Amino acid sequence: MKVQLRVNMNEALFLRNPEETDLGKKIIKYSILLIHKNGFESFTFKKLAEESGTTEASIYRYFENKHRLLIYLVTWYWSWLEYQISFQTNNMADPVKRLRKVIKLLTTTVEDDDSTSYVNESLLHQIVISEGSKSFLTKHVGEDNKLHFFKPYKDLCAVIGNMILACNPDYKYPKSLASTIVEMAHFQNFFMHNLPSLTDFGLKKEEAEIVDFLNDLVFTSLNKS
Amino acid sequence: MKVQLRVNMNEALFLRNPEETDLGKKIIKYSILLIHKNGFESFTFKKLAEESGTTEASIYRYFENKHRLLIYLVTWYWSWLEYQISFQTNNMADPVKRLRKVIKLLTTTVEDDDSTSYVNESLLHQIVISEGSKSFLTKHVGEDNKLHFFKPYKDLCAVIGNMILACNPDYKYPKSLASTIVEMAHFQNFFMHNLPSLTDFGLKKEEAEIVDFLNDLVFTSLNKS
DNA sequence: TTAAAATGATAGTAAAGCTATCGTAAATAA
DNA sequence: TTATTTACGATAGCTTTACTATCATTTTAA
Repeated sequence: MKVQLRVNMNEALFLRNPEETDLGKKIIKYSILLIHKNGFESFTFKKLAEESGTTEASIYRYFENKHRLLIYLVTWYWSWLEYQISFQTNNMADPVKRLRKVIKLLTTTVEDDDSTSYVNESLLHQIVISEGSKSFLTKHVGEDNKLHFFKPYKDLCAVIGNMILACNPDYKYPKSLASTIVEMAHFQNFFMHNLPSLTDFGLKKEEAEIVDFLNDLVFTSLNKS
Repeated sequence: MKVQLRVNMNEALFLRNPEETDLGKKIIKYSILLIHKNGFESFTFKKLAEESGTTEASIYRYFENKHRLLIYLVTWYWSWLEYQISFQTNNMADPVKRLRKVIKLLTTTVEDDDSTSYVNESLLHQIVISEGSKSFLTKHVGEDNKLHFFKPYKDLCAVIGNMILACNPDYKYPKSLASTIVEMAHFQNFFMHNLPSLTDFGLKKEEAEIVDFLNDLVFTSLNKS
């Protein structure tokens, strides 16, 4: 059985839906490759056009600017991850086990998923680590938020926040702890690889250590009487 | 008694030391005002030149590019904050009280400090919240790190990591917890003001609540038997 | 006071970040 | 089928950004 996974994206993010055309899928595919390779700062629509065998003008027919495209990629990832979480924690009765699973999914390198042909989730995961924060750390975060660009991120955090409450209904900061887990799953990964003295994982550089740290952080907070 | 505070900056960050000339101080002063007002993305040396009554060319004599200037500002802040911490926790015997003080200093809005005339610490604090991560979230973080640009940040985290060990010598993740505290002091602040559903502080929007959250997070982790 | 250093004034270049137009091919509707 | 949208490619052009270079003038230091 082959199932095709399709992520429902906010229509305000694009001018023309990239999922619906070959060119659109190429734009997504090569934007992931290019941003992963050279970083978001040096990424331009001109380079993307060359790489994907089209013209700058054509890309502007899909996305207003490169920042919108970044938000598109990042929120695609959050939506996809929330789906992965709901799929993989389905039928898990124990809320603690569910939360442990979530921490592992957030932290661990994802394998490329064949059910989404033009998106390389593994590269996208690394992009979200390095560039994800830039999607909201702007002066126009308020307007972008009004357009609901960050809904997938907020939804994911809300899901995690509810799992936290399922573990301990009396815990006072479920939302803040949820966003802390998500951000730290990525920041500790970035630090481990680039500024290792900011972590305790400089020697082995294994994601499993980040998982241990986050598990310790979260469950000591939730288990106190 | 009036003391002038001077932060020792990494010489590789600038071409000409901005602390040593009137123009240099103006560049720092107005770059803080401009970045705070319009954000780092729309900040240019041309606008800065107009604002500070000089020319683009003159600013390029001080800083290679705007990213170096951002790192200058952010690391200046980290150095200043580490000094504030050492000053304000001096003579505190109880390591728990010291760490609480640090969390408060990290999280709470700073007042403008008269002993550094051309730097508005309060505005700079907000810049570090919104733009600070961009100083290292780049493709050239490795080279920048080799030039020791992030030493003040690492030093600060190391100090906090040692305070964590002073509270509990057996705690396994002092460095990661330190960087988590620092990052979350800022991210929870940004979220509270811009994406409040990611926090538990959306109603009152008070920094004191972030302090409570971080204290809870840190000290339950450190107090477990 | 004289030389050196810092700044201002001005010019210029390549690239980034767009917008506009036109022709054609392919998809779609009448 | 024919007519007509629609999508895309090709090309041009415009403003801003991110620099570099040159030379005159002012300030500072020896």
